[in-house]
Amino acid sequence: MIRISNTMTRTKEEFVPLTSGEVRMYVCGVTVYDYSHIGHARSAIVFDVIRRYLAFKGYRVTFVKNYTDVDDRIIRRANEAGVSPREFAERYVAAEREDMAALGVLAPDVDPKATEHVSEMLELIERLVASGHAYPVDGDVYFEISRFPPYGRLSGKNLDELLAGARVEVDERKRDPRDFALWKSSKPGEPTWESPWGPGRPGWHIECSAMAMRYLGESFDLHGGGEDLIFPHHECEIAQSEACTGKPLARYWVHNGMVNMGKEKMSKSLGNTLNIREIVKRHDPDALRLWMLGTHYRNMIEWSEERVEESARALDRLARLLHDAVTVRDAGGAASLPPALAEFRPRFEKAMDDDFNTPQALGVLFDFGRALAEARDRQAGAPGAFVAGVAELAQLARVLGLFGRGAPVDGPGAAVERLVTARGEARARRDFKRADELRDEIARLGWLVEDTPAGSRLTPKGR
RNA sequence: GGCGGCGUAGCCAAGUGGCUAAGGCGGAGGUCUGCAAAACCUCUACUCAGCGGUUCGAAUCCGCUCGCCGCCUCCA
Repeated sequence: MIRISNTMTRTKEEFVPLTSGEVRMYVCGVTVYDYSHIGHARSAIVFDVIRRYLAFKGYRVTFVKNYTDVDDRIIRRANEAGVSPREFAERYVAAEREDMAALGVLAPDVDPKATEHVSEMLELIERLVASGHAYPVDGDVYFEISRFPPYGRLSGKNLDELLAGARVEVDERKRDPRDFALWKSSKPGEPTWESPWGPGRPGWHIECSAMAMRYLGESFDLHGGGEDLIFPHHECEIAQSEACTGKPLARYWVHNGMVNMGKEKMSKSLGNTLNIREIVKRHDPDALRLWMLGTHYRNMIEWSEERVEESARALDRLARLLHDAVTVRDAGGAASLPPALAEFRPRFEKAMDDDFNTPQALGVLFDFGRALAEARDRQAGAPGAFVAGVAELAQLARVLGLFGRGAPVDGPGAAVERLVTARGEARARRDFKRADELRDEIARLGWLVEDTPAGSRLTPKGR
């Protein structure tokens, strides 16, 4: 049984999908006006892991993540760059896909763009106007908060306080300062769609309602995003959607914690972001992932190069096991998992079942790794047992998205093998100077030679 | 001001009523080794921000104090 922290109820609840054996999930994606940063990476990795785990547990998962490709900042930056907003947004959609792939994040089943779903949005807005939940003013359309009493439930805000807090740009045309835009009349030079209220473009919140319902239905299982989206974005999404359908939009609202730079939240508006493409130049994406999954997804995490480097060292221990297994397997060993190594999978699942507790799950993986290394070094039992154990470990690690690109399996090649043999001969005649030279040469070819009681071992360097 | 979260070893981080307080990094010692590297073994929090309280029993529940962060405005 999987338990999930639900922002809506502020409790950990048993996960029961609407349709048995099937999970439909929607995650808010990025606004494409710049490169994605580490904060986006965290959200992507968190929901990637949730998705993988649900699939691992046997659910048929449909995963939808949108692109917001129409927005004030896109328009402004596109104008500055002298390209059309459409072309500008397209550029960053492509960049985002590259970044996600580099991080080992699985592509969504559907990744809809707002601009391609304007007709669905207009349909929703028309229904809301017809039902009296929204009202047009001078080509704009606003959602009337007071017509939807549950407004504020997700974020735990009460409406009076929101009123007191509505301090910026009180628009006199709105019936209530808390009302939010569903449709905005467009200014000259902006992307425009025809609507019953004149030419305009959609407000931010409506796109998610439209796309989520289009691909997942009026009610689905899990809605995710960064915790900074709880208010107002998800609150507004709920209001629009549920005012329309009378049904709960999502059963479980899941939010990931922020990535901080120092003590401050990383955010585009604060200008303290670190782009994914810069980071993957310096760090193994798996090390980055391991670092992130070392903190529970709901907690804040503070960016640190040092922590990621530490994670890379930890990752190395596991990676080495995988590599050794390839060597042993090639030496002819394969067997079923010995009972002594069967305890780890249930422990892993127990951790993950409890609100996707990846730090605890990783602890299990490292325990598993230690048990395997011990088995390898003792050379106890059939080598096949070690190989089977590593295969099991790798399978569990892959649920977290680790080692997705596979362990380094390319062989060292004949040239390197010859050097290793030569070095062995040099060592045998105690010509250590020559042996060390050969080791350096092998290192230049990308391989690390290590001498063990069982002979010299090769490991690819700098994975 | 309102709402929410956090404070656990040198650092990172699980654990949220009762076995020895996970795991990672770092550090110390050991085994192995021509050296090195890796690996493995052992050790590294008598204690969970502080103070009270509830309880047979609390890091875990309650209250207060201190410190930090997020949301309330575009934001993953």
